[in-house]
Amino acid sequence: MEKGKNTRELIIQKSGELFNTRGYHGSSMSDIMNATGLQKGGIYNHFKNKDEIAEAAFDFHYAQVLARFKESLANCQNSVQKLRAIIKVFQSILENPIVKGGCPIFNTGMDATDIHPSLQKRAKLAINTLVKYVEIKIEEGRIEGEFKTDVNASDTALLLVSTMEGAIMISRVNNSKTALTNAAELMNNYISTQLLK
Amino acid sequence: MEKGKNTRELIIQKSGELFNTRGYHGSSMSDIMNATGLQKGGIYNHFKNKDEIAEAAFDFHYAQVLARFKESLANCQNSVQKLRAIIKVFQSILENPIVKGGCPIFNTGMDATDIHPSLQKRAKLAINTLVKYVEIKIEEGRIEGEFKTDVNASDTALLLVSTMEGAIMISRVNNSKTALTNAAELMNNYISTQLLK
DNA sequence: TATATTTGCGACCGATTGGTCTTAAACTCA
DNA sequence: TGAGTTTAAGACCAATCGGTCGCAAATATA
Repeated sequence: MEKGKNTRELIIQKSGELFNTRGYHGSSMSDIMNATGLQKGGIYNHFKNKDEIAEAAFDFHYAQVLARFKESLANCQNSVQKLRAIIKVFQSILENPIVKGGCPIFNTGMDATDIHPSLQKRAKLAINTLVKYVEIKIEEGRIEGEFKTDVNASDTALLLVSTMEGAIMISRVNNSKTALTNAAELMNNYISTQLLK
Repeated sequence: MEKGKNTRELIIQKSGELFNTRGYHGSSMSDIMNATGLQKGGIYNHFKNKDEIAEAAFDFHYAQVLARFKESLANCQNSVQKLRAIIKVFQSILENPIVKGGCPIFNTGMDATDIHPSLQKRAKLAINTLVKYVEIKIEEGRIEGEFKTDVNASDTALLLVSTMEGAIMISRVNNSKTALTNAAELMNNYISTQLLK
């Protein structure tokens, strides 16, 4: 009962790395076999097919992304600190990866759209949850008088997430963090000049 | 000599649609056969392998993206107009697609990274060209006294491209233009309040 | 330690993958 | 219109795809 759980987690982690870097169709079962050191039977003993593996891997890494946001915001005293912490988490996705290959939420969104409905559905939900999460932090700061009263929380959340995720993409393709670093600095500046009273 | 050129273009266009929506590994030769109505021989008469098709398709649609930017900026009188036109082009990528599935440059970047070196190289070059293109327009406006003197052209260009491409991604996964529309409005606002004197 | 259960191996399967090659049809040009 | 060339068809190929299953080894329970 215990060993099985461990192998299941191994499969989820290793395959998650593959899916995040190479995409669903770019990751074959034999790739997963190599990455885990298991044979077919060992893998299919835990999952009924490849789709189930991909879904479990997404769920697992999505939870970790959310957890990192929550952890990072736990010690913040106010909304400015929270927003700056959010930006730092986006940066950490490349600097201290949860899983190789960038943000698993957005990667899955791009990869699964038009080829894998159930994964796309999950990614869509995850993206909107993330934007909403940021939106709430901004709205809190506004209501509590920390941010300007005319700040539009939902628009600003979208701006922040779009920009940071766009920058993660550019950084990944360029294999260089500068785009992401610049975007983080810009968004921090935006907070200072546009949001704060 | 003429017929061959036409079929070649047909293959490029139809396969480009597939690659842009389903990715490189998600698009099989039989998919391309179906999309074009051709058999194997008809396709391999024009390309030596699948990679060559994907490369030609990327080059073709990348050129079209660049062309759309140049066309749209041709009638602009000043730098503000040019930047607003650039934003409109990003919007048009979903509203009046060059090719189904969003921006072929960024899609290829995401799709090809870690699985297809030659495509990744092309996408990387294209992204940086695009950012540089925007940067030059901003720098022009700054030098000619239209924008504030302390505007950082390269940072701002990156912000604009990251944000718009991030928003395109979100809009595509959500199958709704609102993210993109909001991002466009925000960036237009940014121009008014942050860039203009 | 004996028994029951879980776990994982690996041979095997049909379908599909990207790609080749021969041949006939379609087109070009004189 | 006839000769020469380009174009496309489609049978064929080895390799790989995702997936199944019987069986032995490892593990958990008593």
